Amino acid sequence: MVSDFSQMVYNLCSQIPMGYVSTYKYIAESINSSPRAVGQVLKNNPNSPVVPCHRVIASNYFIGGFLGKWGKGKEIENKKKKLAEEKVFFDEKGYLLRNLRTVSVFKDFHHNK
DNA sequence: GGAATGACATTTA
DNA sequence: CTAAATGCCATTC
Repeated sequence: MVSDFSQMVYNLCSQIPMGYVSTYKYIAESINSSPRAVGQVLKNNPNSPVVPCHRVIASNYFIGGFLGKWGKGKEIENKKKKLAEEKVFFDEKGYLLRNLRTVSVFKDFHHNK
């Protein structure tokens, strides 16, 4: 059973279009909560593989740490690779390359691009 | 019900 | 930008 909170998080994640990325902060504010809870929910219940949780990054344009450490995990490399396949590239340090116009943040996309 | 934990954010140095 | 400290909310033990 998934809590309503988790359900909202999954819903928002599903709303992220391909080639775009969202941030925990945006999701947290969308449900009027804190990014901690968002990450916690996503971590605890990988309920649905249909949710592109890999498109969710930190508000600091950092890919974030899916294993607990910031960009130190090995699984995150897989996520980055997945994002790279969607034209979302990161630098060696794990920061999002927003120099290219090929990628935008879903947050900005929702506002007005 | 209470303590501990964690895919983060923000501020200060 | 990097590093450290503090706050945050929900889930889990």
